[in-house]
Amino acid sequence: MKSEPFVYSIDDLEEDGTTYWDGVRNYQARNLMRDRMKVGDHVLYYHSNAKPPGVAGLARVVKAAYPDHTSWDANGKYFDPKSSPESPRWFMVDIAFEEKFQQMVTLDRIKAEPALQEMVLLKRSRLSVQPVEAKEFSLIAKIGRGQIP
DNA sequence: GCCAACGTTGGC
DNA sequence: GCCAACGTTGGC
Repeated sequence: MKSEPFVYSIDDLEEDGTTYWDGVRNYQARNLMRDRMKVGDHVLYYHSNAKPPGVAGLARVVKAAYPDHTSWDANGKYFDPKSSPESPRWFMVDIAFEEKFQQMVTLDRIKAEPALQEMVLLKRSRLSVQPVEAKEFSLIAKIGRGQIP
């Protein structure tokens, strides 16, 4: 899951403990949250639009998809007039802080790693919620923990 | 700040 | 259903 750290960083998540992942307004990303994410799933927390961009730590899903109420707040920036409580168009999940990496796994590092070339991050870079293979996940976690240089 | 790569919208 | 115009994302 991607977030701009100046909007909501891994440190913000650590401070809050849990948060709801509002504002996703892309159908592919919505479908992933709604159809694929289950309670207990682990999440790579990616800082986009950062210097440098990269995976900053880990989170986990603590509540499965439910309607994103910010979509029907007419005064909010995530308002969508086509979404309503009766017929919600957008969904969110709740995630909890799990771990901040010793060292951020930068986008450059991921690009340089042969085993990570197939990551959706490198193929469809603008999707804000992406599926990650178990092998990709564990390798990035090891690099982030400093277990692999 | 630029701009490439996409995703969405809406006229036809 | 096509596609041009427009908006957004996010690395650089």
